[in-house]
Parts: sequence; structure tokens; C-alpha cells
Amino acid sequence: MPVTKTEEFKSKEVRLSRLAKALAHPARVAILRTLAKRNACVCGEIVDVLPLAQATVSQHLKELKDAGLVTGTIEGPSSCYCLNKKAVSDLASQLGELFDELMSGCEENSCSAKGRQ
Amino acid sequence: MPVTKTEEFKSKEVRLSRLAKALAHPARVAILRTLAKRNACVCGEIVDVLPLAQATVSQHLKELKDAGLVTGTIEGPSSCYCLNKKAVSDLASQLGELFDELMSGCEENSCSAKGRQ
DNA sequence: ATCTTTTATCGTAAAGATACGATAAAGGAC
DNA sequence: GTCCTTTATCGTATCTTTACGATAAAAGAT
Repeated sequence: MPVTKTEEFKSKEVRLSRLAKALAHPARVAILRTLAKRNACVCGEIVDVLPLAQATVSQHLKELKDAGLVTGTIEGPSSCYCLNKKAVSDLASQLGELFDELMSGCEENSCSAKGRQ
Repeated sequence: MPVTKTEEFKSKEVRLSRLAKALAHPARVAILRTLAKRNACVCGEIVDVLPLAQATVSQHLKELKDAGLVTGTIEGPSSCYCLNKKAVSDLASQLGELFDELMSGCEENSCSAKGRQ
């Protein structure tokens, strides 16, 4: 049996869900916040901040990089990561668009008017 | 070997990542948009809109319900779902807060100043 | 050249997500 | 009561994610 038929959905929805998936783990949210805090690049410091092994952090960084939210540069023997602020603001506006759409039909929740839970 | 140590992260990050995970599949984004469009509750119509079997849609609906983004009410023999607009706007503000934090350190991307990719 | 430090990748194990068919449950129609 | 319709849940197969240790790779230090 097949698995994951993302191909059959609208590309807008696929794109958004792919970015949402990048935020779908607390470690990755923590990494993004750490990168923002130190603003300048960080490398193995991220490992110190998180309760995870180095290999795992590197894997999360790769996912963030694949999603485009983070850029990595090799700095001598160490690696340097930065937020990709353009990608972050793109994500913010995609999500903003979704939320606008979700909130636009302004009538109240018509569930729970009648019937049980 | 264990898997998923979400317990060790800050609860703010866990909460946000849990909500992000709800958006991390195109089917669920499509469901939310469909619910918003018809505004009023929908039931098996959702199945018609998506390229998925009934059982799969029901499973996605359950995840959205568990995340709190959707409410479900039993309407006679059929079920009726609605957006939980309060939860959606909570999510929007949580994400907004994150993005503010990420974009606040306004200096330019200090990566790629030097070094290779 | 050898050692050390730092990071990425490989291998692997286990948990979770995804999908579907089959079946149960619940209520309306008859 | 018996059917039919609708939805939820169970069972199951497969793919993905998550995690870690081990090891490779790359560059500075000695």
C-alpha cells in the first residue's frame, strides 16, 4: 500500500505544509529561536543548548536547511548557520494568507448550535 | 533506542510545534480551507473534495480535532465539523510571536559574508 | 605528518504518520 | 423490527521521523 500522496494536492497546500513540517518539532523551533537570538551565525553552540546528541542536532539543521529556513556556511573546521530571513518572512506571509482565508467567513462557529459532541 | 524527546523542550515550543504539525500535511490544510469556505459545518463533503479514502479523511479530521483547530458535532447519522476560530487565531498569534522574535534581530544575514557553502 | 576539534553522514532501531479496506456504531427510513 | 446511509475505529502495511553511536571528512594546531 502506498503512503503519502502529497502529489495530488494543490501546490500551494503542499508548499505550506512542507514549511509547517519544518516547525513541527520543538527542537527545530528552538534552533530557529537560538539562531535569531545570537543573530550572527552559530555552530556547535546549538548542540549545547539542546538536550540532544550532536548527530541529531545536525540532522534537524539539515531539515531546516532543506526547507530553506536556514543557511549554512563552512567556516574553517566549524560550520556556521544563519536564519534565512527572507524565507522566514515568506513563510510568515504564506501563513498569514492562510489565516486570513480561515478567518474571513466571519460568522460564529455554527457547530454546537445543536446536536451533541 | 528511544524516540521523540519532546518532554525536554520548553512547553512554549512543544505547544507551537504540535500545532504546526497539524498543518504539516496538505490534506489537513485543505480540510481547514474547505471548512472555512463553507463556513457552516461540513461532513462527508470533505471526503468528496479530497483524493483520499473516507477512513483516511476521518483520521486527518481526528488529528485536527485533537489539535483543537476543529470541533466536531454529531448531527443525526452524520457528523458536522467546524473551524475552531478561537484556536486558529491563537495559533496565528503564537506564530506571529515566533516570527516577531525571529525577525527582530534586524541585522542582515551574517552568513555568506565569508567562507564557502 | 600527526593530533585535535568540529561537523556531516552512515547505519540502525524504534516510534510515528499515512493510507486503505473491513467492520462497528448510530440514527433515519421503511 | 430490517435496511441504508454516514462516520468512526480497528487492523495492517509501508513509509517517514527521530534518535543515537560510530565513523568519515576537513581544517587548524603542534
